[in-house]
Formats: sequence, C-alpha cells, structure tokens
Amino acid sequence: MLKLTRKVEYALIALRYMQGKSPELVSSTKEIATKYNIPLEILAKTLQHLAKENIIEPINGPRGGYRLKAHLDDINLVEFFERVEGPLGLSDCFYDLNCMQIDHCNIRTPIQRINANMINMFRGMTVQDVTS
Amino acid sequence: MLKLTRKVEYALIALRYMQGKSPELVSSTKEIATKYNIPLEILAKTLQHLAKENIIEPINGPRGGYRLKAHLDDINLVEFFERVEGPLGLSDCFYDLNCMQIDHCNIRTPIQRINANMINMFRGMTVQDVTS
DNA sequence: ATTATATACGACAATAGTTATCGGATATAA
DNA sequence: TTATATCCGATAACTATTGTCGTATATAAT
Repeated sequence: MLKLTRKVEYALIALRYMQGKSPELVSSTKEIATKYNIPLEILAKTLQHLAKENIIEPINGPRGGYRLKAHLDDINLVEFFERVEGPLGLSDCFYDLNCMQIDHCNIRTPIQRINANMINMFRGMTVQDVTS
Repeated sequence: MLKLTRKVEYALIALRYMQGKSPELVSSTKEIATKYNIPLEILAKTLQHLAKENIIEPINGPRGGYRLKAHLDDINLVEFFERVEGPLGLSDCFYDLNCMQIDHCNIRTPIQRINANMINMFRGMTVQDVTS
C-alpha cells in the first residue's frame, strides 16, 4: 500500500544519473542498467517512455543513448508521477465512477480530503529535489 | 501506485458507520456489508482484525456485532495504516535490506525525504478526521 | 437442551497490477 | 556493411490484493 512502482524508481535513478553528467554527454540504457542492477529491457521501456514525454532526448545508433531534455526543477512530483504512471489518487473512485459503493459510500469526501493533502505535498516537490 | 487497500477503506467505512450510532449500540458485519455493498467475508476479517487491535469490541452470539472501543481521535493515520496493513513506506528498501540496488542506489536518501514528508502528513490526521 | 445467529479463523482460489522477457524493427556512427 | 543503439508490441511470470469456503466457538432466545 502507498508504494511507488519500480518504473518510477528506475526513472528517477536514471534521471539522477544523467543529471550527474555534463548535459551534452549521452547515457545508454545498458550503461545505467549495469550500474544500478536494473533489468535492461525494463529500463529501456522506461526511458522510451520518458523520451515520449519529452523529459529526455533519445539519440539513436552506436554511441547513442539519452540526454536530459526537460528542466527537472520545472516538473513537480505530481506531474512526474502522472506522466509516468497515469492518474494519481488514493482511491480509484475519483476518476472511475463505476465503484459499487459510489451511491452509499460514507468516506468518499473524507478520503478526497486526505488525497488533496497528499497531492499538495507531492506538488510541493520537484523531480530536481529527488535527483540532486 | 500510491493507493489505499480495500481493507483500509472497508475499515474506515465500518468505523464511520459505528461512529454514527450511539456508542452502546452494536453493528453486525452483515448489517454493514449489506449497507455498503462489501463482501461479507472480507469485511468480517477486517473487523476481526480491528477487534484484535482493540479498536473495536466484539460481542458474540445472536444480536452480537461490534462496538467502538478506541478513541478515534487518538489514532493518527500512520498508526492506523500500520495497525491495519503493516509497515508504511514509499519503497520497501527502508525495512527490507535485501534490495539488489542497495549498494549503488542513488535515490535512496531523496526517496527517504519524500517518504518522511508523506509520513508527517498522515501523522497530522486522525481516524476521526476521516470518520466524521 | 436446542436452535438460530453471531464472531473467529485457517486454508485456499481468483483477480489484478506489477514486473520481466522475447522477438523483431529502425536508426546511425564507424 | 556491420555493430550498436533505440523502438515497440506481444506475452509471460510474479506478487499482492481481493475474495471464497469450511468449520469451530460463543451466546441469546425459545
């Protein structure tokens, strides 16, 4: 409960790694996967996803890899989590209205309050805060 | 990612329901399960768990059920989540030291900071805040 | 005492979400 | 032309969550 996914963790690890290099240098999937013991294919997909989100820039071919593209201090953690994993919420009932309980549920509003607190907290931190 | 479990939701629903009654009245599992469309057996286990945690008091036999036992405003949400679901943390690496990355991980400390923020936020709310 | 109704609880099954693997395609530097 | 990299869909394995079943125990009411 209340865990981050590996995908998010891998993404943060990779971004932090890239952040530690000169901005023009590229980092390949293999390089990062080896260094951090991450399954290559999984990391590959994660980085492809980050590339599609314009957070990193892909460079094809031999000696290729990725470079940072976005400014990590412009991306707050809510935005980041949602760009990597989709909608964020303590419960699905905020965006999926098919819940069996929806008509009788007595905790929807209070959970929404907690949820708002959590979202606010994550919105107050940027990816940069994690990668530096 | 970052979801509450049904067990926690069911527990909160049940506690809120009991809170809405006079303290001496009992609420049976069936009564709550029916009212909120919760699978009977699951709710039963959840309530047994809450009883073991001394949060509610069981009353056996016909016309039995449960009554509130603890003061819900004495239980903050971190404590509650941990009593219902076990240790809380954005990542397992804080209490499970078997992580493959542990020696090289470059985001352990930053994640721990975020984690601390989250814990603090939940510690600032009580079960009562959800059930009233 | 017997019966009906409630909690107690271990073992197990089903489901869903996460994590990982496989196969083959495209791009490009050397 | 070759080697090395990204790209990407399909699918398999794993894990945690969610739900079911069977049986035991407690007790109020008859």
